[in-house]
Amino acid sequence: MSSRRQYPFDLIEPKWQRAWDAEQTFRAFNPGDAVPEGHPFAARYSLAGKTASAAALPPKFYILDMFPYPSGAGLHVGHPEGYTATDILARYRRAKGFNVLHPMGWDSFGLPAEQYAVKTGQHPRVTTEANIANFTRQIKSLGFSYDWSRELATTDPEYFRWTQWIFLQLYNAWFNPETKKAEPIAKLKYPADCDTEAKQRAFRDSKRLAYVSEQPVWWCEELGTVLANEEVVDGKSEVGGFPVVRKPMRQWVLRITAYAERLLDDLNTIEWTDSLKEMQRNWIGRSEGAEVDFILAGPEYPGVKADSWMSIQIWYEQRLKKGFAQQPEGFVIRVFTTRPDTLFGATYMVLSPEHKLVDQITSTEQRAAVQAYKTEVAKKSDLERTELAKEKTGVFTGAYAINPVNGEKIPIWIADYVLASYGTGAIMAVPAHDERDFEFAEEFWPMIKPVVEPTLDWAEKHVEFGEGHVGDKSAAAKKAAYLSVEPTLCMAIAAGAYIGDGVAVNSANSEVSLNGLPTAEAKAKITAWLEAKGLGQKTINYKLRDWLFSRQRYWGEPFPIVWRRDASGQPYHEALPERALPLLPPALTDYKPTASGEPPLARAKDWVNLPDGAVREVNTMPQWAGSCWYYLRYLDAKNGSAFVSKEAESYWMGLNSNQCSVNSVQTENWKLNTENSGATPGVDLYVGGTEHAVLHLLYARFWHKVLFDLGHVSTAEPFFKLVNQGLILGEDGQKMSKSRGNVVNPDDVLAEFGADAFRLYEMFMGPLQDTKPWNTRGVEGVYRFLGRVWRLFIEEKSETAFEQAQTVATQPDADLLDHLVMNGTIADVSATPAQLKVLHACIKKVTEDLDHLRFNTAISAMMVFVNEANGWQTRPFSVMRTFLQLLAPFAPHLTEELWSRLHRTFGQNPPSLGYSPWPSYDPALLVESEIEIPVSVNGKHRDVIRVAVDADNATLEAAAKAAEKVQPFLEGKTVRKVIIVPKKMVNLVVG
RNA sequence: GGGCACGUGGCGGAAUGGCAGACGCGCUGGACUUAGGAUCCAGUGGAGCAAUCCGUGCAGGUUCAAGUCCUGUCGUGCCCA
Repeated sequence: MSSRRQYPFDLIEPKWQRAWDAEQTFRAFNPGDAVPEGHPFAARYSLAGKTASAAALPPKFYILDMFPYPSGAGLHVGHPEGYTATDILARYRRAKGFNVLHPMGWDSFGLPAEQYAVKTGQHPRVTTEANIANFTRQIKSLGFSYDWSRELATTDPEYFRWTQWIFLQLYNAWFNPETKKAEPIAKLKYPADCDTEAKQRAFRDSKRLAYVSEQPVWWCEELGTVLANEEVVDGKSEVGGFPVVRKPMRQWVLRITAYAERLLDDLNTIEWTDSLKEMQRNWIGRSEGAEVDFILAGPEYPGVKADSWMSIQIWYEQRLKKGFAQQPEGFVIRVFTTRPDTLFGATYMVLSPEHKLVDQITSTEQRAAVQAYKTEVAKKSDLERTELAKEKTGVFTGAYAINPVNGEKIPIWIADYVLASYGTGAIMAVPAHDERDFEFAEEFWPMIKPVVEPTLDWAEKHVEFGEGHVGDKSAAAKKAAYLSVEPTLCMAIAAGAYIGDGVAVNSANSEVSLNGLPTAEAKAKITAWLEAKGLGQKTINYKLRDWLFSRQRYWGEPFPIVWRRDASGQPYHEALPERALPLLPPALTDYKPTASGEPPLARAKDWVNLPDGAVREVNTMPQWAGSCWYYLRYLDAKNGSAFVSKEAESYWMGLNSNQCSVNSVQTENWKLNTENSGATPGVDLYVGGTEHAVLHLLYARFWHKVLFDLGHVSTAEPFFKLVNQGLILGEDGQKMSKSRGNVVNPDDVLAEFGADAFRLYEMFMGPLQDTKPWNTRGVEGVYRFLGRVWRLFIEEKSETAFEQAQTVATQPDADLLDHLVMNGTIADVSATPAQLKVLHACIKKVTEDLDHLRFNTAISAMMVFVNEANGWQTRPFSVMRTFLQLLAPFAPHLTEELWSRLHRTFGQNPPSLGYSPWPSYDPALLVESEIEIPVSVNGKHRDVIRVAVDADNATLEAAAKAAEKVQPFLEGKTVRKVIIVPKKMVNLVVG
């Protein structure tokens, strides 16, 4: 120890952590729970020995941390930032009179434990349990007030039993587009032509929220396994650097796209920060546009069956009669476009290389080139394909299609900038008004037809006449030239696409004209025309894809699914009954995938093959599955007969009638919404890192909505308020990482400064949401502050006695603390008005700051109090006691020790610190009789005047004009205007 | 390339449009001390002996008054492409 401890935190902290454990101080009571005699909660709410009904319980407050993945590396200082914030608020809310639910658990499925198993043969459960034990020790050493009786782990069979159960709810439900809700699959109505068992099964399976689909995944031949996106770097496997390719494989997929609209709309009902909502909106990526059908120019393409072909004219006539087809015919290319108004400007089409028509339409001459291109593209990720790729690539298929608005024959290309997974996997290319199309056209098909008038500004910048051009070179002339020249020449003079809105031009056929219409109207008109002709329809498209839900892994929840074959030998899937849950993974000795590329579960032949001939599904669920609903399990963590009881769910998540208190948790970005100030639905506050801003939060919202539709939960949204804590950087201002060697280990900080100082520093660094660098000097600062608090209460001389006793003691023991004596300046006397003012200013500031999550400024307010109290000769018991309550949520151990000693010193039994009502401030005590007001001349600060707080404007004006430092600036000038803001300032305008 | 944040002392950061820099770190001086890397007290944006002047990335604008609001610009971070 380099220097003397500021105070004996090493004895105090374990002492109180043990006391809280023994008393179960922070246990949250469910409706129906018996509240034990002697529990401080029972004392405060007169529930001793009674069974608490929902009505008898105080209003609930559910404050949740994103639970961690218990990695082998242990806690880093980023974890406790959010945990400390929520703990402070949980303790604050308990004092304020709420029944607080504040739980912690483990997101314990995950790759590292499995990779370790592959290497060593060690069962992932063993590794996982050891890591959980370490995380538990570290988290407990920080003194968080979690209700540990609700602890859960996603790897616990009693937990994942319900994860599997929820999967079955998804499996056995479909999304009814009429009601826009999930409904039981049993109630599905079959179309008339579904007249056989097999057809009905196929129909049913095509509607389920959990369905099977061929999806492209990363396949690594060398490793014999499928890799996750993040395991592929630059087209090679992260491990070993082997080549990987995209390969379609059978996968389980969840139909999250059905919920796209509701996931988007309901963002308006929750209080998340705007930036977070924006990220979710971007991810969902709603765009309005149209689907348009283009018929192939003729039947001469190799794969198009001649007998299925009809003449273009007949097709148009049929479409006119029957309307837009559900599925395009085999000789029709359907595109999605957000700019149907530019349809007249389409000069070619592009299919994604994976598009199912590609092979059929490719001409014999182009076949080799198309094949080679497809092979090349299979190696690229979506990101590499669409990333503002420097060079566009593509190949002509040899085929042509007919533009439905003008009958023009346009070539069909394939190019990797068109993704199979977005829209219809095909586009009409309008190089005049789309940047990517323009770049592609420059390279391969230099034909552009402008159909939207650009702005003059754009024309000035982007249109260049050739060297030989004589005459008018104004912007107007450029624009006119751009709009009038031949498509090929146009390419030569335009340096880019005009992507903005404008008035349509060059867009008319014998039946419809868009010319002169602004973009929005042009879109509507052409879409209506296409709909009337049966050639297109208005469509809303989402970037959001269905959720690829299966992994070829061992350490995840097995699917409660088996496969059978029907009479014709066709395989089909079937759900296990609920009583078969939990379905445990088999024991293995080798956790690698099989040689044939099957997931590791396939190795367990006895497990896979059932006596009746059925075969188990061998994929497992992704890590997201367990984290999608853990916040619900906390409500009723030990329930063996349901994932959560209805009563617990509706008390903690629902809108209970007895929840009438104002919910005041807000961040800077949240406006006080008085209409929302009643009960809050769902988790009242959820705190976690931005890394989960999209996927986890979207997936959990999706599951929650399905459970809501099926009547299992009572709110449409799980997390009412959500805050992202900022990143903590290393002392060098860089992201903490092992390789940089700037990682701060909380264990080391705790050993030197104690948990209270650590907690306080994490909050004092800056606003919770900000990214901020760690600074050990800063920890010393708050540590010294806690030392000053200690010395306000403890007689310094007695510390010497305590230290001597400590040195001779063989075993450091909390009893040693009894050598300490209360500071003699503390007396049971009434406080002076000045002391009360200091105290109540502090109460006000701390309370208001906690309501707005401004922890850093709350701490600085307490520092101000301590600096003041340091100068007092006499420190009134009542004032000092109240101060401890303010500090308690931040530094719970130190305050418990001082609270208990303080009360005993004055012959009182200490009441529970955590459950004692939060102090309120008296505004009357804060009123000043005289205040200082700044005086400005012409807006420049010149002096300060001291006036009575209720001084009228005339008095203020006179005092301002008379102020010593103001005088010189008034000399020889006329006061033209006097601006007085009562109690704020006086400004004299002179001239 | 697009979207969203954010630019304040040597550092972390405070400031309902109204005295810029609360609080903390660091630094300077003092007290107590055998000692101080403990503690306590005082000081601390820059320039100047001072009066005073200058100061919130940069350039404009609105206003009696701008760190705060508006426009443009540069820089940083995050997300998306």
